[in-house]
Amino acid sequence: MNFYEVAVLGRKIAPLTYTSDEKLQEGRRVILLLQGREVEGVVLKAVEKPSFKTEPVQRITSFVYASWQMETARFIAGYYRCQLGEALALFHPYSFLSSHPKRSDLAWRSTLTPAQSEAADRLADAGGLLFAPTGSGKTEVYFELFAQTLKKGKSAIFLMPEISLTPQMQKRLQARFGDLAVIWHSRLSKKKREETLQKIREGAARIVAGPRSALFLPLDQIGLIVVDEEHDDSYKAHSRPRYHARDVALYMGKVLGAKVVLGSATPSATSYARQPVTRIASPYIQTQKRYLFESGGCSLTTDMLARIERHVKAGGQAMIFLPTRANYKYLYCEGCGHTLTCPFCSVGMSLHSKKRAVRCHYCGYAERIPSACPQCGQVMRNDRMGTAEVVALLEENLPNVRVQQFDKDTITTANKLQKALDRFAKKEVDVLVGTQMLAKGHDYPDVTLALILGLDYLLAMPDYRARERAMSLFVQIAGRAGRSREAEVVVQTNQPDFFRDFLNDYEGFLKEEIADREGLYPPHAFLCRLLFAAKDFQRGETAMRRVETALRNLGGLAEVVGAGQAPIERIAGKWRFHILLRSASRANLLKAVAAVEDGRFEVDMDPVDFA
DNA sequence: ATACTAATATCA
DNA sequence: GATATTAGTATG
Repeated sequence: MNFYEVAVLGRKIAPLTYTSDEKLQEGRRVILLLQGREVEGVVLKAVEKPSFKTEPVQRITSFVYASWQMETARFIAGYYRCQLGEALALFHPYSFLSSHPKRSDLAWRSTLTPAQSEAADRLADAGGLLFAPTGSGKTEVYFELFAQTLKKGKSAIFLMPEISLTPQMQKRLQARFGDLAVIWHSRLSKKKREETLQKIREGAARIVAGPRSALFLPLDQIGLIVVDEEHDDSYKAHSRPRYHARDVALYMGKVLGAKVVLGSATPSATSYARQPVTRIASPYIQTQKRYLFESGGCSLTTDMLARIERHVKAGGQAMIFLPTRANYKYLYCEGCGHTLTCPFCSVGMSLHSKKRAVRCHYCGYAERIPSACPQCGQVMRNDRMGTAEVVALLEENLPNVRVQQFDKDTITTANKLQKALDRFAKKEVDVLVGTQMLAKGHDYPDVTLALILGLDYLLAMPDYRARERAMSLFVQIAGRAGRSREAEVVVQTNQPDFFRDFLNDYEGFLKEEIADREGLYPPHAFLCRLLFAAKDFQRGETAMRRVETALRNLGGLAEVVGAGQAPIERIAGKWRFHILLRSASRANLLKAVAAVEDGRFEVDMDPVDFA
């Protein structure tokens, strides 16, 4: 009889010991009986007969996790603090039953500018950061790298942020690489999903494009990982395991001996500081772009309305960005000052006029719009305009202008994204009004006006990356305008100098930003956030204080930057507390966390979200 | 994670 | 006092 330590897939439990008549290799997927139910497990290693009683493995499957997957899962479990079974559940294993790669000997022609060609050569050799402005042909460079990878008989992973599963990129990939390129994402239908996995396992698909889950597929001979828009926060998983796909890609590159290329027009300070940088300058003389700075919070002025009308009449299109969804973020009473808040969360209820409801954006709780202040009966007022309100204002004031809302509320499926972008491309829509979503890689030549509203709300976020995020967004949205025609960019901010200083110098911004963070924040230091949540306020706080004390008694492994209530004090009826930890040494930070970890709080390594 | 058990709050 | 809800614990 053989004894094996087995990780239970997707469960927050330590590996368990099972028996088997057959000899089992590391990585073999098996079916187990746990508390009388069938669960999936992955064999870790053979062990001596233990003192406790053991159950036999129920069944042995034809699936196996490759050593690179086991090693990467071990890294994720260790660094992002989860059980190995939870990390392994991210991966799709290889199958014994699939046949082996067939070679195809097509030729993939790229036509590159000298600058692109030089960049491709450098990146093919050393990997690293491709720092290239919008319009400089980053995608061409990626495609050249893919072609080189295929020619070597290897395969490639092409990561993009969630929303940028743009139909455009899919078309371009398939035009160039045909059936060798496939799209992968979690919302594929079950049938399509099986079909795609099959193609990957057979080696018929050798370029896989998709969001962070595309990292974990059973590709053969991975030689290259491209992380497009590497600065994008959607690479950070927001639920357990809270891994950062860009950083996991870098780790995988080492394990696999594969090149990792990170690309962005507005790279993260961290990547800029840590990666070898390859720059491409703007290829042509930039089209003339005029910047207008306006003071104010987040509002649509008559001047802005007139400007939109003028541009549309002249055959141009416009994009309007603002950082708020719904019609308004807050409803408050002018009489008594009461703000309508969610009964379960410490956040305002957003006003959704069309749905005739106020809704909490954290837990989803909704109510009918109150006709009067629930405290004193006086009339309620609105604050912090959102996308839906801008759409309503445009429809009211500029009835001839065709408007499309572009945010999480309206773009709920890949299909709707496709349709919205198609209509804009065909010029059946004149104006897109959206949130962060707008910033992500949609290229249209006729956008001659970009309005960036409420930028100061982003700057004011309690987050060390607030400036970086605001600046990146500013550059990305401004970059959508003037791709082939003269354009105007209107920016609403009370800190125009901050943005003006770096209008055409993102690298200058990064240098200053990195210098400002010296000794405090990444890339100079590593951060970890411990998050506590409890129905009972006192219990939550006590748990947090106990861990805080333990950390302070650890003696200098990591600095407690702060400990207290989270900025959003309550979500879904639970009181939230957090501790922010800092260390110049990644290893020491991990040691500190491991020393106090007790499963009662969430660990968020390299956090991007501080709410 | 999830099933199960102990502890505690809720209610006629 | 019985039952519903919540917190705590072990899983092989």
